[in-house]
Amino acid sequence: MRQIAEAALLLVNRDGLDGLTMRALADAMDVQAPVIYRHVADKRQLLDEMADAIVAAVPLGGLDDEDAYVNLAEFVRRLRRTLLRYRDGARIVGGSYSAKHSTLRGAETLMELLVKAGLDRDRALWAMTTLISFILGETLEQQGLPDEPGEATATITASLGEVLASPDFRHLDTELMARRFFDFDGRFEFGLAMMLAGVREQAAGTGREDIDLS
Amino acid sequence: MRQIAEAALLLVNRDGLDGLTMRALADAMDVQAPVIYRHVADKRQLLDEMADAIVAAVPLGGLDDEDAYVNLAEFVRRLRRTLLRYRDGARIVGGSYSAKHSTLRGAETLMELLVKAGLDRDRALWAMTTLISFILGETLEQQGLPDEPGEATATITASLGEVLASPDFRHLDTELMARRFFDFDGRFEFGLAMMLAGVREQAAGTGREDIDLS
DNA sequence: AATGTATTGTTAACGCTGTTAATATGTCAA
DNA sequence: TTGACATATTAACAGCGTTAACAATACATT
Repeated sequence: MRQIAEAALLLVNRDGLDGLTMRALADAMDVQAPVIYRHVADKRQLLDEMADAIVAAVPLGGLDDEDAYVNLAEFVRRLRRTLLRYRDGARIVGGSYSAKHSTLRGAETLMELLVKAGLDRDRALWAMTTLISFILGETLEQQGLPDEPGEATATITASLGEVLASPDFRHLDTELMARRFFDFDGRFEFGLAMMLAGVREQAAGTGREDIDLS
Repeated sequence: MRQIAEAALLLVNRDGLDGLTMRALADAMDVQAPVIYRHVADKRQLLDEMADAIVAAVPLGGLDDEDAYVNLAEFVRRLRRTLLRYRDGARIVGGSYSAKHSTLRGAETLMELLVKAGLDRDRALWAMTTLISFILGETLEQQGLPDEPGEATATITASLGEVLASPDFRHLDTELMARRFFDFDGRFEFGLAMMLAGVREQAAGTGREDIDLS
């Protein structure tokens, strides 16, 4: 089962998620397609296993800085980096609604970091879903683009230009889009800073006193 | 073209996005499948048009409160509510990478609200993508659940229970999940508050150069 | 060593999908 | 009436996930 998921992830890394068909996977494993159904109920289950395998690859070590927010930010970055290392990783993980072991272990770690950052468990759970929506959304958009970023920048901003040329658009223009929209690392760090500000505010509302609010 | 997209949205509201096939759509329009290809290049283009039609349904009026953050929050809520009104709305909008007119008009509005909230355009763009990732992610998860929420709560938390029973999980348990995870309105308002805190911090920091993201 | 059982493989096929080619039908201008 | 053009239809293709029916292999027990 896990071997099949690993083989599937390899295939996806080569051909993309749309290239993952049961027949292609069987081919890559030097076997006929129906054999897969001996170990996997259906494709959904296979994708769920792949999703959990990806999340299992997020490193959990370290994260013991004295500043809880440093650890929190580090873990969020690790999750993103892991998703980015797998082609279509965000689509695979985001498309899975099963909660297997590694996924829950990751969630537990994130909860722990949020509690250490000053949230009670109720708030930590909601902060977690907010963070995960953010991480998945940003990674999804980044991975949805063609392989070479330069190409995407050119094509997309060109087609945008026709619409944005209208004087109705006073805050959006192609120059801004080309310069900032495709800077995914920048976008992510900015969004992360926003989320951490939100966590800090919620932590302050909880009534802890060891958080510097200056 | 737009009529076809409207018919497709009606069909999706009845049968879900997975029930949207070219043949089923043709049936609903009392016509044979190939006719659709006279007006639409392929299914991707149809989905793009549907996505834009959904975003076009977001009301833009009002939003003139004296407090910029009230308007910002109101617009974000309207976007969510509109996505929720269409079955699988988040999947349709999130899966579309074309930027048609209504989508850009919505983005322009959001940019304007963020600038009024105190961000420069560079930061407003990144705050916008962060907000949209959050909205789409939360709505996607909500709409991905079965129709009757009670059923989902029971089934999912039950299967979670087996794993979460382990003493390794000190911050997650089924009681917490059942009580908070499926409260999507609560989740959204909490996340929104987090995001607004982030916007406020960024607005206060505008003009400063010492924002350390590392 | 021989036999029975469970596992792992194969081939063929079903119903469904998006999409295209070839062809017919209808609508309106000259 | 005749032509031209848009719109409809039927038939079919390749590919998808999946299942049924059957063959080969591995392995524990007698």
